Amino acid sequence: MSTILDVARRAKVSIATVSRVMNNSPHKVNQSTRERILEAIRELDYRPNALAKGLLMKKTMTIGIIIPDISNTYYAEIVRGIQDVADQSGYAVMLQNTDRKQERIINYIYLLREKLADGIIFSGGIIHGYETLSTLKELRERVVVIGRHEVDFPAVRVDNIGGATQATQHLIDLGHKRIGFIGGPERSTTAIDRFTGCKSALAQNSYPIDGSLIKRGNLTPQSGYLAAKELLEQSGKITAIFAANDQMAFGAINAAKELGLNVPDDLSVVGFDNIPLSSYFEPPLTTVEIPMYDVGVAAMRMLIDVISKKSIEKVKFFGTKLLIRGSTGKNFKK
Amino acid sequence: MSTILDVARRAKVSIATVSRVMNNSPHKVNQSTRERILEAIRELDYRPNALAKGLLMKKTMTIGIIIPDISNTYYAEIVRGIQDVADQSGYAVMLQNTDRKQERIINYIYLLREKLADGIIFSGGIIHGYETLSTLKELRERVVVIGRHEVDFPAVRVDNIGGATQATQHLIDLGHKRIGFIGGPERSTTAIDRFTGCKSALAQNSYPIDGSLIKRGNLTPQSGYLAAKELLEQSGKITAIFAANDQMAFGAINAAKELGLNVPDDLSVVGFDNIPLSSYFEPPLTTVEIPMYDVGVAAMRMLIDVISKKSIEKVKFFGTKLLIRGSTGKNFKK
DNA sequence: TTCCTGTGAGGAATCGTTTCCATTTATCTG
DNA sequence: CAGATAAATGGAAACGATTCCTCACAGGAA
Repeated sequence: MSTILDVARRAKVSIATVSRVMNNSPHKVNQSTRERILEAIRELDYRPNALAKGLLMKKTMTIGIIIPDISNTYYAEIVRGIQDVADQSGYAVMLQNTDRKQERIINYIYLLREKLADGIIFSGGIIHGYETLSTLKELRERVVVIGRHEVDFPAVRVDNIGGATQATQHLIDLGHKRIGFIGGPERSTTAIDRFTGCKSALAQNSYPIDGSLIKRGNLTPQSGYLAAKELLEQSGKITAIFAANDQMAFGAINAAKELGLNVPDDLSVVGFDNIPLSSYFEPPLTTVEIPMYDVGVAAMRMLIDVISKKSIEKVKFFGTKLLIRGSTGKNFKK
Repeated sequence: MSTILDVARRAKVSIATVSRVMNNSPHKVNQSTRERILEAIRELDYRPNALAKGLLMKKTMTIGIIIPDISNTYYAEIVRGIQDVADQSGYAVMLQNTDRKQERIINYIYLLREKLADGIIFSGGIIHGYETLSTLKELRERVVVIGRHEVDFPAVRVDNIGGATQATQHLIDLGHKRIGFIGGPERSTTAIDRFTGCKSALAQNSYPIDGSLIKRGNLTPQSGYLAAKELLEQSGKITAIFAANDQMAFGAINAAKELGLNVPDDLSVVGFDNIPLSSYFEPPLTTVEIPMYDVGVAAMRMLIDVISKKSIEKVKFFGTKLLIRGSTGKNFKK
């Protein structure tokens, strides 16, 4: 790997002049000198060392995204939105997958704090514990979070509560009396909000909140399958299930089929997220759509503002939309 | 952010001594001095600047993964495998999503070349064009590729040809005479290999290779749907489809349903990859399983060897396994 | 007392950049 | 022709770490 010194020697100038050409600085450089330098750069395939530059400038033009689960397609569109904006603005993007492991979250935050990144977009909803929190606080000037968190940072939020309320109301409107709920991880604020929205709709319609109708999964199809099986096998038949994400909804539908139930005739199922495969399922899944791409775009725009210390809106809020497809239907029982 | 100098001043020692404590070097440091320094480090929440360290040491303990499409769950397990090994070995992982854009691929390779990463795992199968290639060649000492490429680098490969042969043979064994094939992007070596495997099985059984039975998609369900529609609507009915990945297979199944065909009674469909949702589909998808997690583990292990210049095996090969589920059945027609 | 050895600590070079300031040379003005 | 101004370039500091080399000092041996 050649350095700026190699280029300078080959072009018979000082490194200062090479640097001026590289960054086409306002400083004047003689046209012929410039060409000689450009020639040398080309010949050596010179690229400035980002570490040296970053060390001096305290800016790496790199931002980090921390996501909890790379296999959840839910996050894919967020990343796309972020990346498209980042590309336009000259930022490179590092993606860190935590698998929801606290230890990894901390590691990555430190990694990014140690100046490898100018800013961080933190998604996933779980921030807690002393260490994570204090570190992030110090980073106030270069973090944007997606979702609701303990910390009050610039944030992009999604109306999970409203979406869940709508989804539940949809089931109620269809005449379902006993509705099962499959929630997500205990400490995920997203999952908590979806549960809150569900309860809120039930309350508004004077439905009782029955603990036996509430199960928890870890967002995988498998966990949805298991939770639905429990719900469906216990006494007091239910006719509808609202799952906190699409994957679990798919699992739930499978459990129903296995028990000989028809979806939607015997059991209505609603998911959340509208992942790309949702409409390809049998039956196509009724779910709540989130504008994930836009969320990503907004988060990155906000981060750029934060980094450049522009005045910013502290919170950007996105609504959701209920997509009614084939997995829900009227309750004919009783 | 405090620096090593801040720590040195607070502990009233030189930066050299602080550094010795930080890296617990073999050099002797008096116990009381050490404690004074540790105390200062704690109080200031000092963390060494990774850029400065990297600049000097020419090692960042960071590796990059370049993947073509973050929304393809196919890659999720690879990343998991890589990350688990990396974590154990003290490496941090940066994930770069290219969306198959040549420009991004080049950018990321440069980014990583500029020393932000000690090594790169390149997956996705498309490497071509002068610029990409020459850059990578220079990086020979710190790149491992996943899949087959133009360049001869240390590689982890998957038997796509064999898997595709098996899948096609399975359809032939079921008595299908006219088998449609939905391939992937033109320049993806993975997609090419799967096509090769398909053709090979056809040839072995003396089946003609009919251009009208071959369509191409871009790996999304939507593209599989469109391709299948074309296949099914043209004259000369087919009774089976082999799609180059699961997502397209899902799309194909949808197209069949829409045309009033039953899967598997009227049409058998085989996918490739066995993504997590495959078994939850209706009908559960017959597909080819790839040990993606193991591929990731192998790639990272190989990269560590490459970086440390250990002698390494140049290629590690993984087999595939046909999983027969509900989407394929005997051909009863004719 | 003198010399030697070992322990513990500090000084300074180094990595590859950017940029401030100084310097050289040429050109212009009066 | 002297002095001022402008254009083009170079020198050197700085960023924050690691590590080689040097040095001070205490204690033991002769």
